Amino acid sequence: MQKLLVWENKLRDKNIRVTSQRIAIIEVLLKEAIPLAAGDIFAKIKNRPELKLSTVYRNLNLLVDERLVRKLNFKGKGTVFELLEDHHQHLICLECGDVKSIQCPLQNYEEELHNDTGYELYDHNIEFYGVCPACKNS
Amino acid sequence: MQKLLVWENKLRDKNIRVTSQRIAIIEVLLKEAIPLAAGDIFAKIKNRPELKLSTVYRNLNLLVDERLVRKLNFKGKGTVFELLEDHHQHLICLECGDVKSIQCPLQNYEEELHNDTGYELYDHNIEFYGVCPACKNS
DNA sequence: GATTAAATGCAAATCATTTGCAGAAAGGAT
DNA sequence: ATCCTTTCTGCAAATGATTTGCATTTAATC
Repeated sequence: MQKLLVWENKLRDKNIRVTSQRIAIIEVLLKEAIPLAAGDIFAKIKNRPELKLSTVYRNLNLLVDERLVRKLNFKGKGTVFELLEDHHQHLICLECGDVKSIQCPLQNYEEELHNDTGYELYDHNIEFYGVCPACKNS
Repeated sequence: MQKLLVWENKLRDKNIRVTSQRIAIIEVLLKEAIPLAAGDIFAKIKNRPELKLSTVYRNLNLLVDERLVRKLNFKGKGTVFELLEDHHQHLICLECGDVKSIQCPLQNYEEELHNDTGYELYDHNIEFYGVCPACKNS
């Protein structure tokens, strides 16, 4: 099944209407496959001059609330959004801004943290900052 | 030695002038000992009506650039700042907003990540989100 | 105390994000 | 297909956080 159809069904499952604006936003996030700022998503939606930035924001917020999208904040990039698919983390190059998805090194750590603190754990987020091999050689 | 004097020396070491405004900001961060928003720091500076919010921002940015302060972004709290002392991470209660400092579970992981990706690692940041024991019982 | 570069006060500007409201569109029922 | 209700969007304006320009003040050095 096409990825886009999977996402349309995710919306229906949550009783969120499948509007052409929502589809346009999800299409951009699917196609780019890296975390994007609201303004970047807006800029990448072509041929839809009536689709407003406020609609992009409203939908991103809705999707975040419904746990379909993850909202992140990277040093140097500000607030970005990505579709929530597998659980992974990010490695960001401080020179060129490249964002790499990496496997989460703390898959089983929440239980330990729960035992230590009594907190009921829901989620965690990790950012690694460094310089990529390409930028290092220049 | 008083903590504040240590911080004055850190400023001098970096050739940053020791102004009363800087001291006021650092005092608040020392006293509260949790990450604070710029506006919160500003609000907690008493008896200094001439000290402006823009000065707080300017100094926080300077201290971040000089790696004396860490700038963070917590779900539900927006941008916050803390003095950079030991390396630690945070556990945030999504109900009451309480922020707990915890030992970093990835002290030795950067080398592995370097070997896997070729990135030169500089820093990492982890946020854990959950519900604290007090909030769970209510 | 005089000198100079850096820092601050102040007000205004900028930028990202949110909001109110009237019209448009989606999904369910007929 | 049409009607109905609720949700969503366009639009413009408001908000809130953060930054900036410029004249004045101040810290550090001599």
